[in-house]
Amino acid sequence: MLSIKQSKLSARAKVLKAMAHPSRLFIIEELEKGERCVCDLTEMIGADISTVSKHLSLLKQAGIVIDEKRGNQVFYRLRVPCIINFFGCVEKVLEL
Amino acid sequence: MLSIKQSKLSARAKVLKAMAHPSRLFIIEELEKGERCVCDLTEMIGADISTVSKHLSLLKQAGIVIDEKRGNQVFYRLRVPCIINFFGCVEKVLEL
DNA sequence: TATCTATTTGGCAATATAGCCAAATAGATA
DNA sequence: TATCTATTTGGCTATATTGCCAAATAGATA
Repeated sequence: MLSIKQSKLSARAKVLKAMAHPSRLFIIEELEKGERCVCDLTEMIGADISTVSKHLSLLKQAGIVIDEKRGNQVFYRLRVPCIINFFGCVEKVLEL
Repeated sequence: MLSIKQSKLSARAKVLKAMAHPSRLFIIEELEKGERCVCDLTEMIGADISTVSKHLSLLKQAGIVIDEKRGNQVFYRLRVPCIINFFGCVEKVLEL
């Protein structure tokens, strides 16, 4: 009852928390266009590769992205492709 | 160019961050039904009233809610009423 | 005015997050 | 095999967040 509601809210909060960082939002937007390797994302973001790797593993942990190793590169892509609609409401908050 | 993109991402991240907490998601869901005073929300959440008040001021700061004082109570309501749709995508992340 | 209720604010301790460097791991290639 | 590239992990420090208590503020009422 209350605890079911509570755990649902916690689960949602975790997803939002995982998204709530500029670099991670950038990654999500970039992955909307298609899969990207860590090195490409790192170059675009301009942070240390270890930092980007940790952002990616956090997104993976949250169920937002999945990874696939090919050769010595790891490619990430979105696990759920509905992020574009997702931001209509966030934008409304920012516009008013 | 890059900095415009960057500041847009930061703005979005702030909104998401403000939402990314179970109690604050509960508040948002509750306010979808209509305005609520701090004392009612506090009772429903079961935390200290100062804690709830801080959650509310954080949501206000983020532009998600607005407040109105009437008598000695303060009523909060959503500033943007599109939160219901907002979670379709989050749910997808959680379902798969 | 004194006091009661509702709310906010300040301050603190515990915990979580961010980002860097260095080291470890893994696949590719000389 | 030795080495190069790509990535992850461990560890550290700085900073941010959370939630409580106590105190301050403000309106309502005795």
